[in-house]
Amino acid sequence: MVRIVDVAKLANVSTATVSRVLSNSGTVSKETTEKVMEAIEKLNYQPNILARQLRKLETKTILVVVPDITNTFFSKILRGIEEVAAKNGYQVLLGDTGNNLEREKEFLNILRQKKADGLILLTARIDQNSIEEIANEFPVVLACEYIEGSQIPTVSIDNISSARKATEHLILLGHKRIGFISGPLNVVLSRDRLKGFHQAIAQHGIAAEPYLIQEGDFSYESGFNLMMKFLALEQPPTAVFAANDEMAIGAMKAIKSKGLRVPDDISVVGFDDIKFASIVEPALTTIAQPMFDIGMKAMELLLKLIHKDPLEKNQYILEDKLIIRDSSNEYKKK
Amino acid sequence: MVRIVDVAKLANVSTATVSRVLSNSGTVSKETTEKVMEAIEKLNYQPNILARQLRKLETKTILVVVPDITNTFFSKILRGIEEVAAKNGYQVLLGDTGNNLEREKEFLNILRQKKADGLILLTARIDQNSIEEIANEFPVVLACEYIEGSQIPTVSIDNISSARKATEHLILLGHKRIGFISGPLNVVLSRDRLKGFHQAIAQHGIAAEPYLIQEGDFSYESGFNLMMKFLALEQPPTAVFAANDEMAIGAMKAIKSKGLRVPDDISVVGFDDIKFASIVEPALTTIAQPMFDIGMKAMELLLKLIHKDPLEKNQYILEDKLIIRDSSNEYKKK
DNA sequence: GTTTACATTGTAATCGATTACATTATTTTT
DNA sequence: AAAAATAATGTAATCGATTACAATGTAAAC
Repeated sequence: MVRIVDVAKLANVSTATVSRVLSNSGTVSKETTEKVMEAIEKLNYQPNILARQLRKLETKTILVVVPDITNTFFSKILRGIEEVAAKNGYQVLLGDTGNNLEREKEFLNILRQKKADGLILLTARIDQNSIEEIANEFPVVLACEYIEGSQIPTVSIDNISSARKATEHLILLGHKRIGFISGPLNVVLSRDRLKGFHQAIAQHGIAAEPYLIQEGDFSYESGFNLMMKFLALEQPPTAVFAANDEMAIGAMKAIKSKGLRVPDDISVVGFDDIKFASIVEPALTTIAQPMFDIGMKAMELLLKLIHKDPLEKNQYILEDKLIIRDSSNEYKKK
Repeated sequence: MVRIVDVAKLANVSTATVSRVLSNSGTVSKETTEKVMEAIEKLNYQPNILARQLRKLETKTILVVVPDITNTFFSKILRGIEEVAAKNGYQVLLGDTGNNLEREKEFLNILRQKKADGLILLTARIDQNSIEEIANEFPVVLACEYIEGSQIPTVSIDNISSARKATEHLILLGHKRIGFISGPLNVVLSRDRLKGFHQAIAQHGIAAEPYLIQEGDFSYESGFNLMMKFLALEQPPTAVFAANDEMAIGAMKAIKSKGLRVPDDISVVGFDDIKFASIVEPALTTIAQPMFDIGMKAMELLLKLIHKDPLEKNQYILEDKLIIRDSSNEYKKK
């Protein structure tokens, strides 16, 4: 392990001068700089980052807490985060909770122990107090989820208007009996999507039948099972809006397993536009979220927090988009 | 920021005693331990990990270099890695290369600068010298890919026999004209899957027609495009084996877009058993890799390397499995 | 030539936790 | 009671890079 003191000896200068050369301080003569650079190259010197981190009290590392790394929705956001992080000399510590609340809480200690300079939360399922507390002390950005009434910088889409838009799409296709498969209702974005659904049907004078609203857990399996439940009704819905694509794909599978056709018998709309939304058959109508952009924006905001630059605002709402594919079609009276 | 010196003052002991209490050294009296724990709790003390890392020259962090975090094959392996890491008090630094060789090389500096204690490579596409060099100096484990002739600890499946098995499955279904869509041939596992394909057809006295072997890039799009190419032949293959599921799904899409049926007109077999393999229609026949187990094993090996424990061997070949679903069927003469 | 201003470099402290070795306290053995 | 052994705790060095302030060198102004 070559240390800075070895370089200084070879170059016949002090360690401070070597450090100044490395940091381009602008206070070292050209001649001395060249001498030092030669020594660095000759010894193949790499600074010990641990020492630098302690001296500067800065790690150039950020923590990203993710509920499920195998869900491509989150991994695409992570890709956006990584892009901006790498451009700014930062590394990303992965905090994959596997939807485990205890693990989520433990990850917060990484900040308290100074092992990361900031945090991006892609999940905010632990109690609000814990999050607000950590955000009061450390740079924290929320992506996708948000906390009501909080000042924590947040990047997301407007889940209410998105869900309203998706539901209106079905209503404009003539559907009057629309089922909604929500995400877990302890998650604020699930509640927003439900709210958007309610708004749309209320605006069009459609009654909200409680049995046409079921709570899923964002998984393919819950979509399948809840669609089976809808199909067991005397009058199944003629269209279904699911709060994410995996559940929508599960719903389509259930419909087809009953010998019914999508969209001819039942239209289906999802949310997120994951990769397989366009591959499944029929291709899924869905709300597209700009995942990569969400990740990038979140990292940009976090860098500002870390550097104590002022933020123009706390809430960044990016544009979503209704992508109409083959899974939704006009209601046909039978 | 509460420091250890503050705790020591409050507890009226030295900082060494506080440190011993924290590390359960077994050399502190019960009475003193309690006094110290009270002070720690009262001050809500959290050790500064940066100082500990420098003193101990250890980060309890490992780097995982991944070619594409949005591919669920890799994110599942990462899940297995994270599981074992967390259990052993380690954190995972994400090295997502986005298939960029330059970025892959840059990530290796993280080891040289001591920012991580070891490395798991899920991609070995940069030159062999760089990898061997880093593995000579630092704990490195390869997962999925391997380097011919190298002693670097490796976890994977036997890609040759897996591919032979998949190809034999099609042969036993009566197919004589089998197309193969390989991965990028600069990647050793792609060459192995090609080798397995060759072995199977040779063993059954089937000629290897060059135009029935095409090189893809593991993406859905390349699967689609190369299947279109096969379909443009005077005599298209009656079955296709693709070197991963995404390409197989693309191939199925191409077949269907031409008004042909899977498997009635053309059988398709994939590789990996990603989540959507069982969801697409028809459900894909594929080789299942134990991704989670690969990740876990890789991390277990890396921990042994880090702790300088002896390894029983360098090569760990885990079991794969042929999963027969609906995309492959008997050849029907026309 | 002397003084002042600026550029360049060096010295030693700093960061906060850990631990080798020394010192002190307590227990056991003779 | 004294000596030996063991337990418990403290002091100060260590880890390796950075940087505040001091010291030295050089150029410009008088």
